[in-house]
Amino acid sequence: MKGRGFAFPDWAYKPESSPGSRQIQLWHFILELLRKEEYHDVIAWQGDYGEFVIKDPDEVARLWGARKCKPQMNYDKLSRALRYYYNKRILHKTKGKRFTYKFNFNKLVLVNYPFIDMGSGRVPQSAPPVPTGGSHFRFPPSTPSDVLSSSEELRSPGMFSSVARRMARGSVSDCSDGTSTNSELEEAVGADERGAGPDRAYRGLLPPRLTHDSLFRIYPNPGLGRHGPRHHPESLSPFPVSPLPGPGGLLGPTLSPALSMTPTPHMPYTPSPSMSSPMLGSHFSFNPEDMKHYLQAHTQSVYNYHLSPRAFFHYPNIIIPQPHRPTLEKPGRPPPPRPQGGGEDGPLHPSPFKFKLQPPPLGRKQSDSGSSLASASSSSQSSSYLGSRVSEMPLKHFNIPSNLPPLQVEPISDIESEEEVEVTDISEEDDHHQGNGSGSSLSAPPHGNPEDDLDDDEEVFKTPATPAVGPALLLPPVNLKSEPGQAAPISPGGTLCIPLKLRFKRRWSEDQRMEADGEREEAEDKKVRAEGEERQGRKGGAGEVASGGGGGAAAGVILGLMLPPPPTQRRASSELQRATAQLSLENTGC
DNA sequence: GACGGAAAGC
DNA sequence: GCTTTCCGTC
Repeated sequence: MKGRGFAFPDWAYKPESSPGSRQIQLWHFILELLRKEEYHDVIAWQGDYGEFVIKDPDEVARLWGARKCKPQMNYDKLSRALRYYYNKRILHKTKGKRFTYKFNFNKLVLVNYPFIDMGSGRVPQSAPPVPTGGSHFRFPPSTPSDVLSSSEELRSPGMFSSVARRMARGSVSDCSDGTSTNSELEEAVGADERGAGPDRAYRGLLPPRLTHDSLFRIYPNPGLGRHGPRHHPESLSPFPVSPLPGPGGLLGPTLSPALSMTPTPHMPYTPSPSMSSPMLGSHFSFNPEDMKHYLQAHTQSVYNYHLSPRAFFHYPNIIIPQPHRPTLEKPGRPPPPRPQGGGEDGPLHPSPFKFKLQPPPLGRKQSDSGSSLASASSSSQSSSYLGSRVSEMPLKHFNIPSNLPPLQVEPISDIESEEEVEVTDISEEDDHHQGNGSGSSLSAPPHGNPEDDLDDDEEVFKTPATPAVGPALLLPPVNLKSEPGQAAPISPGGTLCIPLKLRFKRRWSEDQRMEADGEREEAEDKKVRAEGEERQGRKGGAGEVASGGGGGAAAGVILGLMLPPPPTQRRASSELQRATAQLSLENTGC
């Protein structure tokens, strides 16, 4: 079983992660071509946000065929393969434009680049966004040796030699060993990064660590670094940083088009550590302050973009606020244990969070027969997928520095898991959402490209509805023990004295009790608060800061970071603490 | 050209 | 599982 994955869906890892296989996937190949200047007469970004046009279908097909050692390849076949991506939400067709497709980067972006303000408008395709201001979130400096990798050299347009070009063009083809005709990127990964081990695949996909060079690429500054001037905004994709994991990017240091947008005002754009953490292992650590910034923004993204709180799997010590779920919104509710990716691959490295792709869009036939079924099955599919993995997360493998302030994951109930709006749930269904008025008041402004089918832009970049309630993100001063789901993997000695099932059962019973208590307390709280607000109201004060209602949810989240938890949550926290302490005792006793 | 079903290959 | 190949349909 695949026990790893963070943020990116499976397919994002495939090209090099398939053990023993160096097969490249077509979408990846397309990206490869797209990011090479040499092929801009063959295939190039066009329009905006991941849209590209195949200028020379035959040539692209030929290249693809060469790469796959399929000399019979033609555009018809290639396009068939591309069409299979529709269902996977990797690609979709730009309607009305011949040979024009569009990558669905939005899902990747939302999870990995939570700082992006999806509603801030468009950025010219060829203009890699330069993050405004400095990064509050810095990756630790890397060793100088990491700064210049062979892959970097090879990826460089300027360094793309004629030989490489010939290879890439297919004039040099070696299909005998399965290597690609233009596999310079793969080869550039370097043998040392293909070492054995459970994380091998990631090593092939991700840079050993974010380097200065990486940073310079992310924040282009011609005056900095050896490679700054090498960047050709016109020749590179609209992505300054790859939304996809790559050794410096298999796809190069490119950013999703959706990322080419203004960072949120309160959170300067920074690359998500999630991208690099899987392979960073013990080499990677966060500055606590930076981590906090990151978590804040990540949390915000959950609200802003309806991200699944599971996107926080990597950061188990943070409380994820529970948006507008009144009946379940009980502080201290334990989530089921989260899959951490260790899985059978071994827990040597923190594993990336994996989320499932959206369900395939309805085909022509399906859409004829109605969409309700599809969306129903989609949610259950997603939730069951995640739910089944929930108990596999060894939290101890998180690489959270010990000096971080103790945070805690806000529990998510099983029920909630079932109902969860998945990370990837931003697509066709959104049309309905918009229709039924649940769309957000924060939704992105319409994008300017008149040729774009509206569906696309709306589908990809629309800001999901803002939760009605934005409870504070808590940074409790106490390091609460994890709830069963989480406690299990980190129980003392790492052994589970109580079968997981039983633990859940117990936990459930406790939860029921706590919930009942909590409801009583909440009622009391409300009463008290009502009285308080009444008093405030009489004084003319505005005391709604942390309640985060309506469109202010995101702000509420951020504010919540700096505010103490509301009384109910504090109380629930202590309840939780007691309960978990008890549970802990139960576990240690056997 | 675009779509997608079906079957087969790897 | 991801194409590749073929093909009928729009």
